[in-house]
Amino acid sequence: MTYCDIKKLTAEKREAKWWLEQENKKQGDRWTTLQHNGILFSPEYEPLPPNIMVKYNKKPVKLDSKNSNNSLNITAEEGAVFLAQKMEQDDRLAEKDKKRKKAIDDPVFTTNFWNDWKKVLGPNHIIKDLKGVDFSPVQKYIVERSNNKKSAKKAMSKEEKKEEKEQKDAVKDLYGYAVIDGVKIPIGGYAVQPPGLYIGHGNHPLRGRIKKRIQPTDVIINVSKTNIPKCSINGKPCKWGAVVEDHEVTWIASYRHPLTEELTHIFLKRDESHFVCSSDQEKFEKAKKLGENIEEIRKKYTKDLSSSKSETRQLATAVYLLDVLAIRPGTEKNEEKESDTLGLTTLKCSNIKFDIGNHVTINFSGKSSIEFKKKFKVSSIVYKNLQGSCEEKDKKKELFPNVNATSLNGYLKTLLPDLTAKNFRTWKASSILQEELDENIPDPDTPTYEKKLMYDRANIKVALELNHKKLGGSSDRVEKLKEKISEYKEKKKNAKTPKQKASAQKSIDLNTAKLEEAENNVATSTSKVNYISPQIVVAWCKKAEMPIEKIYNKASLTKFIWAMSTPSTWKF
DNA sequence: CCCCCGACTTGGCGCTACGCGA
DNA sequence: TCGCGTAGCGCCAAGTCGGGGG
Repeated sequence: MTYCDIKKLTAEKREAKWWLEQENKKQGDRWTTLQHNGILFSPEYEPLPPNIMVKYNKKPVKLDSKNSNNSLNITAEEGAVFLAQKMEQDDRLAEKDKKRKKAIDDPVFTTNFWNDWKKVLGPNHIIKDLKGVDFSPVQKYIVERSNNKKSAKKAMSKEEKKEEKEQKDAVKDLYGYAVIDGVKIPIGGYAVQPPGLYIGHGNHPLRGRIKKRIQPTDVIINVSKTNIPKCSINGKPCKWGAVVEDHEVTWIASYRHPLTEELTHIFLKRDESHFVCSSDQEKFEKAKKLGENIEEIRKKYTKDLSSSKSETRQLATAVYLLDVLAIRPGTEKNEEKESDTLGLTTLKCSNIKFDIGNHVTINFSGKSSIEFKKKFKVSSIVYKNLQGSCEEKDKKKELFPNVNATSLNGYLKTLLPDLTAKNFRTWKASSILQEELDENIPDPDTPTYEKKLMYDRANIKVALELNHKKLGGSSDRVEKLKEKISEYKEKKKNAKTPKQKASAQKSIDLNTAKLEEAENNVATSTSKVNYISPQIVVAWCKKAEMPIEKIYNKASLTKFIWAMSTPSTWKF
């Protein structure tokens, strides 16, 4: 039973132990008792067969496959396997997308890799540079190994499959759950990150570096101290780095990311955690409140657009853009350790172009290096303010020099209590969906797939607004879909029965929607899961007599269980 | 007061299990 | 029943934002 289920229990069932625990909780505490069995460490390295070797200057070299006693806790051979795996993945993906860049051709990637691998090889190793190393025997071997594994799995008997599943389930039973205030809740990803290469998004400065193997001593466990889990690594006992009992946080374990040194946490599974459920609920309530107050907020910042104080003017102009574009706020970044991506408060003058008729074009590389580009019209006062910031031809100059994430959020709080910049994205997404669905309330006896299409189209609009894009090339997919559509159109023409005709039409409709998504390179899942209030969807489904399971998968149905009783008349 | 960092949400990608059409 | 395409899931990176410490 999850928290969300418990919330649904009626008042007379409140004698449950869980409720007692909740009432006895101190202010700020997230839990009273927390039990779990610790976390799972990466398995030891499995050496390659003795005859599998890299070549250095055309001569085979057997790399050490046993000694991992170095700063990265990996063997020399393991490092070679990491790169060979990456090369294999690149080769495979390059077949689909010819333009795709390979890591091995990227000097930053290879230099980063070499500098780390050198540490593992040691100072007196025969291998003196990466250029002379031929990884292809290792690459070839790992492909064979993976193919063998696949066919072995196919050939497995029913009993063997069952046994394998039981073994997996046993590990999951041990590590996959935490018991919080007496309620069993799944843990999301209970294994520490295995050692490997750091890839990153876009042109990350650390790409190609080796992430070391995490050891038990690197890990902090958060748990009720009366029930400290045993530390075990590959069947051997070990010692946790530390054990804490912090009632104010929801994580089970934490450790430093081996390269960025950021804390990495092991949390509860997001779809089933009651902490996530209730913060989600709050998030959408806040977004709704923003919508209810938007006119008043607009009035306030419009007045500030012509403030005599430059800082206030900048803040108001930034909020105007936030209101129109719903872009991310943008936080300061460390250029040596992070990609140089931007957000609203970190935009430079080089990211804006002034066109005639109060039109501006904003163009920048956002989260995960995804391009944002939009041309739109602004009010003349906003146009003047933006131009004012960029009068001098210095392109490196910031668009809002006196605004940062903190001051922006500070200003937003003067417009509406608790308002933050990212609330605008949630509000915009949800209100667009509400509007779209309001215009598309199907007759209950419309075919289900048509109702689904109405939802999907609205969802695509939201994803476009939030700039949720797929990075990979989609031209292949677009062509295929176009072909398919004309095929079905032909079929429809030649249909003999009305049933055949309807079935062809259905395929046309479905593939047209897919085409729309592919042509725009748009990804809908993020907005569906994080930005669109499920209450809107539930209300619409009830009105349209549309089964909600056609829209949400099992995980989302669990995460949004709190919204399922929303009445059909509900409005965002 | 400011900036750094802890905790949590958001986000795209690749793999795989599964469902559907031929 | 078989092969194929894709939804969904897990992985891990990359954001936001407030609070704590200097």
